Amino acid sequence: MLKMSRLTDYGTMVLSFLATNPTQMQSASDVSRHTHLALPTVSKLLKQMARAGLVVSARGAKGGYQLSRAPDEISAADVIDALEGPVAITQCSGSVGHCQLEDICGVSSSWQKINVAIRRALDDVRLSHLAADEFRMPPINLMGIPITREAGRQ
Amino acid sequence: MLKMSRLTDYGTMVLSFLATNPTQMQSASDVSRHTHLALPTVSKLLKQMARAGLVVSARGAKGGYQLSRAPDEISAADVIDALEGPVAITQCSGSVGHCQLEDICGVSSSWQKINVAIRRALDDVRLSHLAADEFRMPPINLMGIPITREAGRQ
DNA sequence: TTAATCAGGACCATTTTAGTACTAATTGAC
DNA sequence: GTCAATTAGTACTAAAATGGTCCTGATTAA
Repeated sequence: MLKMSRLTDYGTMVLSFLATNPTQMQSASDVSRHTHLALPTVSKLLKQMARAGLVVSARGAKGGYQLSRAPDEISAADVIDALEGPVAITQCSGSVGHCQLEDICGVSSSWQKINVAIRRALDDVRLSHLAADEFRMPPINLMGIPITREAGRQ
Repeated sequence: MLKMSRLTDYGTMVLSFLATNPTQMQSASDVSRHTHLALPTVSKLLKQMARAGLVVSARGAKGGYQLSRAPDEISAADVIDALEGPVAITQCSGSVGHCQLEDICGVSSSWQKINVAIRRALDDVRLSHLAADEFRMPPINLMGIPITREAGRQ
């Protein structure tokens, strides 16, 4: 499958929402309300993305989160790095220092090329693009079937 | 992480071994012996890849497996497709027909671009390249530490 | 001081993955 | 024709990752 995790997908939704008001702090519950994702989940995601520096946080009453930089300065790769760790198609290429054979292990070369290509693709797509997509979203009801955001991403 | 599964990695090892003698049938136990992967695992992989048409099989005594086509006619994408199902970075883009919103769901466009780029990278790398890498493998002993193939892929 | 809010873990349920085992079918060789 | 080698198919189990929740503590504006 080679797919990213569902949480990463949710992460882009969260960031996309923050991108609609890049200069205003939004609390986790605001984000939850607007994305229709469960609060604990949103909260967890925001915490992780704050640690990774994608969003900045403020504690206390009137606290919240906002993007740490412009939406076109945040790439899909950034989001995946923040939520899943560094992109690495083979197991070894992810854990620097963990594999004793790093330098000489032949596996690297071809997979490494693939890795680089994937990385570039992920770098090229920015939150601004993803957010733009978000807002070509379908109506919430399609042929009488109520569609939640999650359902749309099944 | 965005990594492929360990079995897929093993799959490339198995195919790489078959590529060393593309015209000769090799039994699952031959392959197991040479790759140092457990027989049931190798067996399972070969069955799957036979169903996917990457290798051809022959039953009975003197039976076994061999590549169905030349090593440079088999791409990394083929292997992943065979062992993990079609590459699809988002959950929905994998299951055609499963998501009711396919055509209108905005998510597609940017992720789709990424998907295409990944796909191309995976198509470009052929078994012949991967197999070549395999045989620039390190000596089995590195600084006194016995290294198994699996250890090398940790 | 208090209510709102983030930070950091711990925790559990579910799903996925990896690996094994067993039985049936096929086939070459003696 | 029988037997041993071999793949095919399926079912099953154990382990790991994932998704999601909850709780407790720290911070801050009002």
